[in-house]
Amino acid sequence: MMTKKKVIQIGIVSELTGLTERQIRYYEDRKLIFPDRSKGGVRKYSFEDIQTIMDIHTKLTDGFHTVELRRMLAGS
Amino acid sequence: MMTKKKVIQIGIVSELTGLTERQIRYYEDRKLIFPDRSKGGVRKYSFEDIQTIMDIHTKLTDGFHTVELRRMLAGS
DNA sequence: CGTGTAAGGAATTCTGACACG
DNA sequence: CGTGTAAGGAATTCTGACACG
Repeated sequence: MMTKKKVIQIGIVSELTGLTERQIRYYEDRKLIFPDRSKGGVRKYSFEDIQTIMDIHTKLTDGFHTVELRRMLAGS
Repeated sequence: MMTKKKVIQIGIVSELTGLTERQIRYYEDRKLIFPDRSKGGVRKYSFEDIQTIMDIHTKLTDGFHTVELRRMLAGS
């Protein structure tokens, strides 16, 4: 469904989540999110990705590390 | 709801609708769609806008003019 | 009228790196 | 480890205009 369509760029994801672009890109580096890319290389996120990003940040605030989150996300 | 969140840029709207950016901007010029703008002036569309844009193009193909479409859209 | 295009500038995003702790 | 930042380049978007019919 539509919530999985990756059509939102990082600037808006940053606004919607309140996180910095740096944080969002880092979560991808840690294999926690997988945005699409335009032909030019620009990242495209879905509303579902945005939800995941917010969950990730919450978990990090709770003290978890990205490696642990990767396992948690795998089992959902 | 989410379908009204204006978070999609014109390039993606163009891909999703198959229309050119020129056409999409023209529909705005004709007061048929009302995208938001980023601080820098970049247009942001919602999924609802995308649907409207496709409807507009269909109507234009059917022979209607933008002025008539403005009235039609007003009554919906 | 609705759309194509070339033009120049501005906003946005990208990567790799150094920094901190 | 997770995040901030300055750096330079590349991709994307913007506006106003000329063109066609």
